[in-house]
Parts: sequence; structure tokens; C-alpha cells
Amino acid sequence: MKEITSQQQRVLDCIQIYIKKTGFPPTRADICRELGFKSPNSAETHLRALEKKGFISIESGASRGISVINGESSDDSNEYPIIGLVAAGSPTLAQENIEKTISCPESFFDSNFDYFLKVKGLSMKDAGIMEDDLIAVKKTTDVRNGDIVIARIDDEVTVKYFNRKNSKVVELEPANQDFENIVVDLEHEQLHIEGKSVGLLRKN
Amino acid sequence: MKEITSQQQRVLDCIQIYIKKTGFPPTRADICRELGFKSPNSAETHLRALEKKGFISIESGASRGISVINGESSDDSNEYPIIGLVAAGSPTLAQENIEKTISCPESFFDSNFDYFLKVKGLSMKDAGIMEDDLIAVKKTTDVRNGDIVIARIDDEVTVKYFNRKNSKVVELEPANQDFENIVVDLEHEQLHIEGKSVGLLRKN
DNA sequence: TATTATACTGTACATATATTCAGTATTTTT
DNA sequence: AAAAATACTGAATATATGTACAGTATAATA
Repeated sequence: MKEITSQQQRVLDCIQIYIKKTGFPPTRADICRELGFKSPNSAETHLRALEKKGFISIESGASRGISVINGESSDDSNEYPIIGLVAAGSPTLAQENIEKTISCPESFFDSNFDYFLKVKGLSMKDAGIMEDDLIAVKKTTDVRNGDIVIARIDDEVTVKYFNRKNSKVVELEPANQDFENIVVDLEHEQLHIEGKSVGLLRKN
Repeated sequence: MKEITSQQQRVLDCIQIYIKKTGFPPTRADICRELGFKSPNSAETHLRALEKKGFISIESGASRGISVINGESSDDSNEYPIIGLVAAGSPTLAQENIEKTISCPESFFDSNFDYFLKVKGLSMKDAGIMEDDLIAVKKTTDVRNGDIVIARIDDEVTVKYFNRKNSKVVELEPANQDFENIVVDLEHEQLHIEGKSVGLLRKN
């Protein structure tokens, strides 16, 4: 994507606002009216420039045939995959593990995140995480005690509170009396932190 | 919103698909091509019917001046207000009660919704609803037993399970042993159902 | 220094498009 | 049984709109 000039940005903004307001793109004359141009050719040349730079596409001959590329027209929403609790080895974001995707703004949760994890079981019930809830997971290994982490031990993927006891021992703590702490001796077992929870989404 | 006929539905679908694909609405001729009509007036009359019934609006004289009402025109994200548990009387959606807004796709939860309610207290803890969680609320009075409802008794707003015992008695049930059922005798007390929960959002 | 890109005004015109009018036929509502 | 709504074809037309052509001027690039 090439560089955009400030005037071209004004025109692009104008198009997006117009679409948001009316539901359909502006004509050359509309753009002139909005931005104070006196010749339709002013809009025309800007449109050609925007098209050349890849910001919009223009359907030749069609009236109002402008569409904003990549554009989410205005907001920064993205598609995020929903992933089930899958066995290890299999790359988490592989196509076959993706149940579906959700469109949602990038900065929806306080921290950026990478995917949604569909929760199985009730081991985090007292933390308000129920079966089939979607946890917004940020891929990171930088976790602190008390964080809700997505951890993998051998072939088991689980969601638990993270609690580092000392340099050799990590405890993964459920939020449910019916479950017991998982004590991981790092010298004899492999613990892989897939990421941590930065939010939760429930549909009902 | 009046009833829509199957042919009108086809036309409406055609418009929405066309917008999704091209970024701008179809002309009468486009609709004819897509649906096999041979006269532009076929599209025209359907458009007039759809406008009359409130499904679309038509900008008179403008080419491609169709916009689908309430309908995910091109980008389907909206601003939804976050509202605290406010005392009654004060209109829920009044400006002063809106803490902030969240941008989120319209069809984010399975059902459409109207606002987010910020939860206070832990009375619905066992339903996985924790303090400061955001409940997606759909304004409706059409609630069934077992629904999580936002109810108002006198000046108190509360989130509880709805349970109609009989024509005169409704019980509002918490999901926490530490709280007790609220029994509402409709003959002596006023119960106002503000809406019901269709989803939940948590940031952490 | 010549060339290209940017940023406009102004005029003109072919055509894309909305919209009206005249019909026909079936179904639904009153 | 009459009226209104639905569901079309077909033709005609005013105008909304894209787009080309002719200029002017400044800044950036080669």
C-alpha cells in the first residue's frame, strides 16, 4: 500500500463517512459538495489516485461504483478463530482445529488477543468460566502468578490459575473445589504456556 | 415491521448480497439480472413495497440510493452503551447513565441486543456472572422460566433467573447460596422486566 | 531541467439509472 | 363482489452520473 496524501485521506474519509451515513457510496458531485470542490473532475482525479494506490476500487461505468478496499469501511475489526481444547502437537491454529471465526474489533479487550478458546469442563467455575465459554487468549509466555493461563502438559491442554512456587515448581490451580491442583515439577515434566486469558465471551 | 412476502425476501436478500459483494447497492437493472426479471419495473415495485414495509429506504432520484434498514448495511459494527445498575425512574439509556460505549458487531451474540449492563455483586456467581462483567441485554418483556432477566422492583434493579410460579407470583432466583429468592406478588408489587441476558463479556 | 504527481476549475456529453405510464394476471382482503 | 395488493412485461423519458477534454498552478522526482 503506497503512501497517501492528506487531501487523498480527506477524500477517503469522506467516502467512508458517506457510506456509513447513507448506506451507499457518494457520486463525484457528492464528494465535491462535502469537501468544497467546484469541479467533479477534482473528485475524479483523487479517486483515480486512490484507486491506483490500492485504497479503493472503482467499477467502471457504474454510478456510485466505489468500494473501499480491505476497509472494514471504518472500524478495525478482524476475524478471530474459535478453537476447541485440542491435543498438543497439533498446531493450535491449524485449519482443522478452527470451528469458526468471530468478527470483533482488535482492541475489544483491554489487551490484544489472538484467538478464542472454547472451554470444556467446569474446573474454573468459581472464576466465572463455564462450559462452552469463549476465552480470549493472548499468545504469550510472559505470565504472572494469578493469571489465568492456557497450559499444556504432555498432551493435555488446560485452563488454570498460574502459580509459580519456586524456580522448579509451578502449580496450576483450578477454581473449583471438586478439582485438585496440578503440581508441575519442571525438572521432570514439560510445561508449555500457550498464552493467557485477557477476556471472556459467552453466548446464551 | 410488516410481513414480508417470499419474493420480497428474495429481493431483499439480493440487495444485501450485492452490497456485500460489491460494496454498493444494486440498480433496478442489476436486481432484474440477478433474479431473472425482464422489466426494471418488477424491481421497482418490489422496492416500493419493501420501502413501504420499512425494510429499506430509498433516496429519491439518487442512483443506487437503496439502504437496508437496521440491516448490517456494509460494516455491521455498532456502538453499544455500557450501563451500570441504575436506580429506576431514571431512563436506563439516559446519557448520564452511560459509562462508555463498546464497538461490536450487531450479530455478535446469537440474538440482537441493545446495551451492556455492568454487573454489581455476586448474586449470579454460580451462573458464571461475576462482579464487573458486562451482560449483553436485549430489551424485551418476552421472557421464559430459566432466562436470566434484568428486573426492576420499585427502585431496585437486579439480575436474576426468572421463574413464574403462577399468574400472580414470580420468583427471581439468584445463582448463589448466600442469596435468597425474591418472591414477587404481582398483585401487591410492581415487577418491571427491563430485558434479558443474551450474552456476557468480561475484560481482564 | 524535464517529467511526473498533486490539486484544482470549467465545460461537455454519452450513458447509466430512476421513474412514470400502460397493460395483464393472480391472490388476498374487505 | 369489489378493491387492493402482489407479481410481472414492455416502452418511454428526464436526469443523475461517469468520464473525457481543455486549462492553470505548484510541489516532488528523476
